[in-house]
Amino acid sequence: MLGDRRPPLAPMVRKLMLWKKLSTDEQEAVLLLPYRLARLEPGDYIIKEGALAEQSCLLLSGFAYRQKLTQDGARSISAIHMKGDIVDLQNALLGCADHSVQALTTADVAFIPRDVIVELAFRFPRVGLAMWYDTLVDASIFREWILNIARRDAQARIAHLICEFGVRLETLGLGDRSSYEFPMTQEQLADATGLTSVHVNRSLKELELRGLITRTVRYLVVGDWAKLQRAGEFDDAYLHLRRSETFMLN
Amino acid sequence: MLGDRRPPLAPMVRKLMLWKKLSTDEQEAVLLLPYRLARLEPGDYIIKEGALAEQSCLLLSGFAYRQKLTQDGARSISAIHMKGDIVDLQNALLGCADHSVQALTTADVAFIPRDVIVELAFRFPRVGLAMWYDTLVDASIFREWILNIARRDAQARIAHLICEFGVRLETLGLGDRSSYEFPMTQEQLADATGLTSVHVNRSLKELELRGLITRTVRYLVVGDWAKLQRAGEFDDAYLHLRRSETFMLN
DNA sequence: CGCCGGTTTGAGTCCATTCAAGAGGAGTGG
DNA sequence: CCACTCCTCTTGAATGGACTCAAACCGGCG
Repeated sequence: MLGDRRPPLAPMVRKLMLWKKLSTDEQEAVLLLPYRLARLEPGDYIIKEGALAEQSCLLLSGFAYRQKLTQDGARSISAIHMKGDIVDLQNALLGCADHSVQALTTADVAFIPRDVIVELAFRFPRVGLAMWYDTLVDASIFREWILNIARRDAQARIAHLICEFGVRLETLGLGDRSSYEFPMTQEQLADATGLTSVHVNRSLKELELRGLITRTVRYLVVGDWAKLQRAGEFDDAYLHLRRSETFMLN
Repeated sequence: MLGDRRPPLAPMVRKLMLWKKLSTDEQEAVLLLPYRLARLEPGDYIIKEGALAEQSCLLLSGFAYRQKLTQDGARSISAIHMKGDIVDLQNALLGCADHSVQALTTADVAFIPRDVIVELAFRFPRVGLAMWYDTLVDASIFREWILNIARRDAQARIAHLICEFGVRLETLGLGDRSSYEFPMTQEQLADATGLTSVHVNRSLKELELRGLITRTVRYLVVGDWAKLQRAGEFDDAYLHLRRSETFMLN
């Protein structure tokens, strides 16, 4: 890593290094990407469904989520993103956004032109592979969410999401998996699990009653990680965090 | 295209050309990839969850599906694949399979070593981009399925899946969107929509009663495409088939 | 002919929803 | 400092869409 004060894009390097070891040259190339900083407030759009996506967006702080709507306005949240996530690579590469991405909390972001990213990906194949991996891991999470929503009951769905959130926070060095600030409202939690906010409320209470979690305002403590994990059938394999070196090419 | 008798990997070229125009050189490079052919029977595994994925798999004929299981054996199908789909790029690049892929019907496949694919992707960036796009479109479909399962009722979910299937068949030149052979059992349809097979049966009957579809054994006729589309809230934007050239880089 | 996987149908149940109303907290403005 | 609003959370009661359990049906095939 470059020794000096953290350059703005450092979280991106950190994220990519989860997927692939990068040389100093490669890291530097990422850090030198041109960008435009912006501060977003909750609900602000990073990209709106149907719009042209000409830039990618890196989350530097705060949280964001992906959402789609049905005709009659019912909402589905398909992903939560945190610091270091390259939030809009998917829309940017595809061109036309098939879903919206919005700030969940106050958030700092860096917009990076799409073609610069693509150019970098092919000038430094290992960086490109890391970015490709990153989008593939996102896809893996989508698959797990499909299973979660399709085949688990309310409590398990919520427990699963809480576990995933904790593990991802911890991986990024943003906190402890068993005690963290939880930024979602119950309504958002409902839209991420395919439930109604009313039922999420009741289910959370049940989980609390069973001693699996404790809640205070927007803050969550996992009382018994093992039990919560079992309740949510959570197995972090799908996050692909423990990549044995055998798999890493080059 | 190479003028002679269809080379085995031609479906892959056709699929990639959906996402990006490729030069003769690039096409030829794809066709010259080393491969191993195999014929699979329904239920045969292309890759099993938890296994090491060292090769990618191209579907040459027939259908395949991705699935995950819960602890107690409930199944979730997260994708259906057809001729030309590069079915296992996701697992192969990630190394450890986070889900299984199985043949839905009798199917011919070509296994291609992972490193050869990666090498090709970076030797011919436009081919690489096309492959990257392909995995991103898969991800887009996952997002739509999340919405489908989370926020639509049984009839709409099924109608949506039927529409998607038809459009994709038609795009690949495998049939007509409003009349095709439908390879899934009602149980598989249930696992793809987060329902039970009993309820799928009843919902199909309802759709038939409303005049939207007609069924005979494993064959499906869409009586009124516009109505079915409305019933399933189907908008094919998420399939990214109409890529305006503006978005295509290089 | 009889098995077997898939489809169909019925009856009863339940998990999650809907509708509705109240409580708590944060922010705003008089 | 209190009144007022807005948003989120909480709780109750009634409803309903989808599930479970169970049995019968059907067509293909050995």
